[in-house]
Amino acid sequence: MPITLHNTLTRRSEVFVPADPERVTMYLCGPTVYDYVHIGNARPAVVFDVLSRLLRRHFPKLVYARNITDVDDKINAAAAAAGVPISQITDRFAQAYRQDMAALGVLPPDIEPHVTDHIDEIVEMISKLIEGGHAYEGEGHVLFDVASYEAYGALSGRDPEDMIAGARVEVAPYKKNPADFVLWKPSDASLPGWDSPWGRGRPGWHIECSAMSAAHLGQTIDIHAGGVDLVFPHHENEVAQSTCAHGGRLFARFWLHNGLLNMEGRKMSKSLGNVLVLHELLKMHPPEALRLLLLRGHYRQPLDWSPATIAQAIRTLDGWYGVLRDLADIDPIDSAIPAAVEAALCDDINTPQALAEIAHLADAARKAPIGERPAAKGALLAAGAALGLLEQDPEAWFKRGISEDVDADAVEALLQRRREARDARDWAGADAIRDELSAMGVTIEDGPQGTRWSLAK
RNA sequence: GGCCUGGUGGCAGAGUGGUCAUGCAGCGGACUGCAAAUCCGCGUACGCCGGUUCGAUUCCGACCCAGGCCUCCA
Repeated sequence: MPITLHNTLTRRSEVFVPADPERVTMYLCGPTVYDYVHIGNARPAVVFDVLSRLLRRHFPKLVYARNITDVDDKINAAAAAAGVPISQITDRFAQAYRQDMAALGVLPPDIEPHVTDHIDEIVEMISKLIEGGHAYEGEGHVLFDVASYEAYGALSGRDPEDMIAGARVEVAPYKKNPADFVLWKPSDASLPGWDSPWGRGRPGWHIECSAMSAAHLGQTIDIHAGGVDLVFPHHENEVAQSTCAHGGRLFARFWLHNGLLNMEGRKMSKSLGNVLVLHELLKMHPPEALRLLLLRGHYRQPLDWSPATIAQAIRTLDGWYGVLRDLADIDPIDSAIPAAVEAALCDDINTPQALAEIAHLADAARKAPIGERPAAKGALLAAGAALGLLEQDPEAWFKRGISEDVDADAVEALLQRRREARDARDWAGADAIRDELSAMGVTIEDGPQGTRWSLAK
């Protein structure tokens, strides 16, 4: 089944055929580690995690890189404010990012390059750009000469003339052209810096992705992904730098951009001050529900966050894990990803469609005659795995938070007392105990095998 | 001002030129001591106005509205 992906470069959906099926390359712009990330920042990581799982099924030789940007003026500001070296800030938040992503079920990328490990490659790329007449030095800065690259603006669909006319670009005396952007900038003694042909300094914002991508994946990569707000200027500038540094060779064959997470109709962003910090959300909600929430919309569409959406995601998982709990004694047959789910994912990562198929599979598994249950359970689990869902023990799902909020022994003791009351046909007494459990957040179900319980959230 | 998305039932959110998205919530019934879970049944949704068409939510045009980028941003 062919994979179709919407390519920002052509603004069309195209069948994805890698340049070399023996080495398929994908790069995702990762976080700048100066603080905890917000839930919106998790969207690309989760969405492109699903894509990486899909690609790996088709092309086992996938190389997936997601960088850590650990050189940045916001990091410098955070370090200065805390009075610590930048590495203390970057180590702390890079570690937090990895943990938070793992909690969301995001598999680690094959490569996680750090900017500080690639200063040599950055300096080398900048040198090449200067040699090729695409960059120039001014007052300790090195700038990319936008006028030297004819196709500038092709990715984001804008005309350089218009942008200059818009005059919302930073004008600086050392710039030949207001649209020129910084490749290297000088550092004074108080700032982190590295020696270079242009003096002690640090890289500008865009060059690091170009240098790390080339270093690990090669000059032309199959897929470059990130949030739609990076199309301009970040990705446009990456295209310009990389293309010019590599003698005009195509930088990325497919550009994929995810839509933004909205809070009350506005994008979630630190500058708007409307962010929900992922690290905090993970303490308040089941991580798997957060993952499901992020996959419930198509990745290119904006996605609305509201308190109701998280509750809906939890209820949906309650239903699916409920099926798996009822089938706990069934040994599932290992199954390929069901065709309808695979087809949905191959159609430009249509996760809402895939989730609709999972709902059908859950229904089918619940209703399956005894002989078909191992296959039905296997299909449901395989479908879930394609999206990184339904991978925990159903009992763990229903009894999450057990140690912090509720004592399991206390619940069992109450259930025993209720059993005795029911045996004595003392319905009022039994119901009083159920109310007590309910007040603890415990929901009970009487069934043929006895009473089972879960933590309702 | 320029470029670009999008407006679908109570909420979230796919999709399609002419039968069904899906989930959550809600309503009725079965089951249950009562519940819960489960099962059965229930919704004339596609911003507005024109056009094309036998037929448009789906294609075309205008309009209204919302959002994104043009500056740090996933």
